[in-house]
Amino acid sequence: MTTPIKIAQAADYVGHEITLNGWVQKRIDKGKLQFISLRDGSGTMQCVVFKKNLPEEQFEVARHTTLESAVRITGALRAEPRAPGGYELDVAAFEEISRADDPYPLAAKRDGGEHGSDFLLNHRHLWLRDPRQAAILRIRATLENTIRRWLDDHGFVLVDSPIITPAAAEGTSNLFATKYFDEPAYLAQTGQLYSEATIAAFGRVYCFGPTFRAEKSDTRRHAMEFWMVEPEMAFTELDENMEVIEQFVSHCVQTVLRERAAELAVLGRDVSLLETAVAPFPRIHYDDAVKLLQANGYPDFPWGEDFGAPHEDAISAQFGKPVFVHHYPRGVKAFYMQPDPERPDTVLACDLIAPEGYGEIVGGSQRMHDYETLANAIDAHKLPREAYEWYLDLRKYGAQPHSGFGMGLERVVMWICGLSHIREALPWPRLYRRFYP
RNA sequence: UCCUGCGUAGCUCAAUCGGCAGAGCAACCGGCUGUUAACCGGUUGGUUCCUAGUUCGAGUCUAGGCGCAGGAGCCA
Repeated sequence: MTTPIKIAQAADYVGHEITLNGWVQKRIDKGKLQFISLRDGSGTMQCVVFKKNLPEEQFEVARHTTLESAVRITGALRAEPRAPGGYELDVAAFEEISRADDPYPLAAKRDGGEHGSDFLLNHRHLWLRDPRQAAILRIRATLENTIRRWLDDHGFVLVDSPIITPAAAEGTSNLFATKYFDEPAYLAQTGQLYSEATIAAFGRVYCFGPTFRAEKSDTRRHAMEFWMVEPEMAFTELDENMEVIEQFVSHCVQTVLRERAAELAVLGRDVSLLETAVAPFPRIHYDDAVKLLQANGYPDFPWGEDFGAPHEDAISAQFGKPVFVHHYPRGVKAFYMQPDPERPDTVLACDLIAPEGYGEIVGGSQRMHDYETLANAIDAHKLPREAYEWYLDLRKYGAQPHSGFGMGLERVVMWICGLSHIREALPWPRLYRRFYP
């Protein structure tokens, strides 16, 4: 045995004897010849086991090894055009480190069809080994890294916001309740209000972490625990907010396209549908969005209502790239959004709707910065004033027009990967009535 | 919470009018020195989601429950 290497480094070892540690992903038994596909996390290697090339008892172990057994294989590496990936290991020694029970629960495929989603989710701890799932999670990791790099490079400071919070931004019915010793507490559904405080220290900040919503939303677009990145910018109004959003989103998508082409190919994603996601994005006023809906299948859609999933799809279908809808009616948006002084029935808000029916991926707005306006809004929404004292306090000490937005990580992963359900966009999805394993 | 559909082998699904419980895949045994959705032969594998009812007889029909899926609603 030699020092183990990673499969991804194989090209540097052609002609040498190497050792690989990994898991048996596939085995084909041809009698005196065994093909074993070994997965080690960095790649897969076809290993060829000829009966005459290793001790009899090791050949028998190899011939009867089970799917997903952890094994150590030593042999000579050579280029082989017949092998997937172009390299192949001629096995000289085979050691079973841990034999996997059989049958492996996720082994059945091919003519029998795929597994159902219920079965797969109950075996999420094993399903994650699937090359398709691994590709999605690599794309997710690259996206998270790209998000941080872009914001860090554009003057944003990462300021982590708390997960345990004393009060709700929007009442408590859709929050997960817990205890902070003897006091009631809630899991955060946003870090935005805290970021509004720290912009006075840094000018531009962002938080990026898990958020929690106890909504009984049983749809393919909703998870109870999901990750959101929320940038916030001082001295920034709605138009500049949209400019930042479109630059940010374009960069994220194009970077993942460039850095994760292999994974997107594994997923069979049509990347031409993503290459068009380059700034600027079209912007339509809510008034015009309503007219657009009325002319495209929803003649009775009334001004003043929020869009449901079918309406978002109808709007995005008119554009080949993400589209902004801005100036929503005041009644459908959050209490802290700044009304448009020229159209007080609307707020300075913008949603970014992804193409292909992936729905809202970004929600942003300019925030109220006037003390009286905000205090009245809190009262009008019947929110407990005492819970927002610190938030109102910000309007006493150097208030200024400021804006920010939140981007749902999983929605973007779904869009980039072309997923039909959010359950594949998280490693451990927490869905309505499902949080195992 | 509502609407629709589904629940049969480890997995994906069949089972005609209410009449012997089936297939493919997986697993196991055997064969094969170029497979990569291998192939060929054989074997194993069942609380038909649960409870009650109708019937000579229920996977199939009825009622209730449980679970899952898709859609809607909810949703910064």
